[in-house]
Amino acid sequence: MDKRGMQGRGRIIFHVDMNSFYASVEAAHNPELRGKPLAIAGNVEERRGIVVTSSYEARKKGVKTTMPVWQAKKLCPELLIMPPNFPLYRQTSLQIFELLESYTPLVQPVSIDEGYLDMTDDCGGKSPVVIAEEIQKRIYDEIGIPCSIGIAPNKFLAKMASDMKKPLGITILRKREIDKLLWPLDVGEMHGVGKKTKEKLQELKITTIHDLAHANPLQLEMKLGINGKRLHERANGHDDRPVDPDAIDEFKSVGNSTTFPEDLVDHNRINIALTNLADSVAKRMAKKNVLSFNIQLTIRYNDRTTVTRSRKLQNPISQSGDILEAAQHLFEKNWSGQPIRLLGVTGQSLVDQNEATVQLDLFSFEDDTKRVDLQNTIGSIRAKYGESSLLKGNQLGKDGSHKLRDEKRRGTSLDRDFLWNYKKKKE
DNA sequence: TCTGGGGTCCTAGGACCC
DNA sequence: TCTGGGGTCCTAGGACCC
Repeated sequence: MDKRGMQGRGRIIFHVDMNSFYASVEAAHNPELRGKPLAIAGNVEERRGIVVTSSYEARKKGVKTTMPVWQAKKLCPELLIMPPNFPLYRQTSLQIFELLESYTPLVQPVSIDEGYLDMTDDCGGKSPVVIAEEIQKRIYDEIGIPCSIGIAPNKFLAKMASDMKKPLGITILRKREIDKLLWPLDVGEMHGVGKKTKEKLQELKITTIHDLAHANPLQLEMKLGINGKRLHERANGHDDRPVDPDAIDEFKSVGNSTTFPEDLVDHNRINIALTNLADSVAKRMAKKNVLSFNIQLTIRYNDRTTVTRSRKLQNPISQSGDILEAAQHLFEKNWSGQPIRLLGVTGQSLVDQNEATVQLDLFSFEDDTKRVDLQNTIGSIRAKYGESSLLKGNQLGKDGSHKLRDEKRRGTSLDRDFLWNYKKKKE
């Protein structure tokens, strides 16, 4: 049975994408900004600011995202520039997703200003376009934000579709229409194809999505690894990824970084910066109820070369003092002495606070005893906290719970070895 | 006189294990 | 007394996205 058969029928996926979101939010709250060239930019006064978002009026003048502010001003002298107001954007975003969730529980936010909806079972007899029109109108009327919506049988096509008409567009992209609507586009327009991938594809004489769809998948895989295979599938309109409402909660790292107004060499100021970064990472980790088994330090030098150094920890941490200590240690060990443009601190290998508690218990157990039977330990923990708490054991450091991991491993690898030796003997 | 800050996923080599 | 090969973990870096 093929995938169509298993699914019964095609899915109906919406991709909802706010148009120049930050600028639109500002304009929604301040009528004087409407119709004017507006850019939202960070570090405006500090000369290292770049444009994060701009209104369509600004875009007409050539102002683009990631452009340095001074350059944008040169292109558009009357440009209004505002610093970002993230709390307001977050609040507006919440309102929008709440509205979307009134249409289906299957809403997957992918960022502050875009998300997927699986409307397959939630159209209630109405045509998807009519529902999309209603959603678009309501987000505009009730919240003041323009959006574009793509309607397609999967996420990739929906994403590409929402990009086709902006602002306030609605685009349906059916599989049978991809030759007309999708394939003529430059391959660089594809979600997942950036500068480097475009260059590599060029070497294979692939310039349009049509070329990509008809290229040899093996050749693509040789050039681009697993991504080559995936891009080929997507170009042909295949994408099985489900809309997952929980994906947004499953973050894997929490980090903060700062680019300094001027490069740092002074140890004192560096330490202040590291302290601030550790503090904000700690605060955000606390909010999310996670601890980190791995702290990463990022140093960007004045020539923009960037170095990352990380360290696996034996115990998960969340206190800002602990994070700072780890970051400082990495810094002292790895700083070349060159002037520093940016510093970043990130907590990785995150675990839920509850699971981490189990691991700590396990530690103290292992620390003071060789007499405790490991199997009993495992058994009691399994009974108390469930299987998942054990699986997390493999995130621990050198001692203690590594035994757990090895125990679990041995179960399967011994079997494998046995079979291998057995086969060998027979030969 | 350039290029922010928040992330995710993938790759690749060495260590280690069985 | 030689062996193959698979697997995970750890670390660093790269590509990409919004």
